[in-house]
Amino acid sequence: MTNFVSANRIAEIGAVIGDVTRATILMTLMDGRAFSAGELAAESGVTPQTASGHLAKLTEAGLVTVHQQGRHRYFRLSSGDVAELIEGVSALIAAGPLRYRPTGPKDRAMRLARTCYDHLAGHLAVRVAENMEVRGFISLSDGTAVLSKEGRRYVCDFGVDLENPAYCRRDLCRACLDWSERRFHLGGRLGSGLLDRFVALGWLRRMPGSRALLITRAGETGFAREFAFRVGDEQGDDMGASLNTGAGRDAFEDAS
Amino acid sequence: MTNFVSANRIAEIGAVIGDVTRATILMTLMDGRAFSAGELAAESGVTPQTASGHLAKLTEAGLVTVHQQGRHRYFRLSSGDVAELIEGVSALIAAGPLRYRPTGPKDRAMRLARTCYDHLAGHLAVRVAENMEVRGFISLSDGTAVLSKEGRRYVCDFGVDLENPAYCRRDLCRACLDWSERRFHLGGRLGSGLLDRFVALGWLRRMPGSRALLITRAGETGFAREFAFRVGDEQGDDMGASLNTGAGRDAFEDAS
DNA sequence: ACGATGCTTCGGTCGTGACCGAAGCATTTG
DNA sequence: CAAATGCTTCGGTCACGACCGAAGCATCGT
Repeated sequence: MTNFVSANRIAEIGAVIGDVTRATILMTLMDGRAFSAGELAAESGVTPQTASGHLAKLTEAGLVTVHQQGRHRYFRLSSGDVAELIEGVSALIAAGPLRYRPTGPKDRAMRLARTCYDHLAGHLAVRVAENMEVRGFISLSDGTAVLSKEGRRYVCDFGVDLENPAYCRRDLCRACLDWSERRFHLGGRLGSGLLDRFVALGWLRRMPGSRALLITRAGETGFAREFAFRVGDEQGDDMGASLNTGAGRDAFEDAS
Repeated sequence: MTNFVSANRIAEIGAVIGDVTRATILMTLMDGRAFSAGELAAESGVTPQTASGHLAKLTEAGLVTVHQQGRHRYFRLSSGDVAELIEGVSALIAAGPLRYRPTGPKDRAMRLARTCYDHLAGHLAVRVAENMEVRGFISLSDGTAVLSKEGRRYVCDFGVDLENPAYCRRDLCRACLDWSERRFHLGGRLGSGLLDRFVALGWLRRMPGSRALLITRAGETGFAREFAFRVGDEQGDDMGASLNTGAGRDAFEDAS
């Protein structure tokens, strides 16, 4: 009725997400890369016409933006906000009222390390952020992370180019809540640059058809040396999961 | 395909939100109170049968929980996560790609102070949290806010009962991103208790049919004295809005 | 210029789901 | 025990939207 953002608009966004094909497209785009219409059609198992219609709706709703290149049209999520929204829905499902919570090997991989839009997420991301905070490189306060002078130098030495024009106009360093961990990790220009660097160093490898990231042998030693992170040292993993369960079921014993 | 939380589940949640009547119901429940099925039917302008069907779907999806009392059935959001999700959708719309962004008087009231599930949100909430952090009562770090010893004493003296069993099993103090401000404010047991206390003191009054909160005369002096907050002192309000615009439109000039 | 490729628009089919009237169960009240 | 109230289930109508085949438009390659 007299609501700020009208229920109509909320429902519009919901309806756009609420189709399996469109949701599949969004999930595919969740790793931040751009895909052509044809690729997205194949990936979601529909004909090009159908995908085209869906992509038009996604674009119309502002969830996705187009980038024409020759006779191809590349689609990507239009902002990190969209990715965060989808992760928010995932959080509801993962923390959700029981019902099947996935725990297979692929799911463990996702919890361990995955892309979130253009940066790193999951257990590894949280640990890296923690380590950088302990060393005084960043400080997470009041929602926006701040990169210290020493942090800037460290990151530069590490090989991240913070001045890359492709990242311009982005917040340098953005704290981003991780649904599988409920802790903060790094987004923004810094998070994006770090992910690129990790991939360039061969520490992480993208898994085809998934947002999960593989930690290579080089990565194992690299993360251990630079960020004191050892694979298998995942006491935080299960803890995070059970913590979710607790937080999802809030208290509803009223004094009624 | 090989995604963690399957696109099917994402779409399920989306479809549940993606109906105007259900979205209206959710918006009504956004202030954290429970409403009977009949009330929700009237509020959303459908017959009781129809509303009943919608409420069954919302419950089935885990967004809403029921609380039977005599021949009435009261519905409420099943967790703060759900409220945060809806606020996330609002954030997309408010920061969105242009299209009509509301700026009327009611909207200003919403930006200034509103309920978010069971706690306070908006400009006022952010300012209160900031003030409490400056005074060393809380520290927002790494996503979870921590209440200091002095903070606990202060809050108790202020009249908030943190031991109230109705709040048990909730995180004491939860940092919660505000979509209209993009800063953190207080949720959890503390945020909930503070809101109750503000209302009890007559500083805030719920507006019928809206999530907006009215700051009373008593509130004006009270917030000024206790939290150094003056109404009209809203340089952060417009700033927050324009900041949203900037953050929503991220950089997509690729080196392509 | 010609055909091939990538994507979109058009037209028509089909399934899903929102809605209400009527009837059915509970619970409370007289 | 009846009548009233609050909500749900059932049955049937209707509209919206997802899907594909066919055709239409661009762009690229030769």
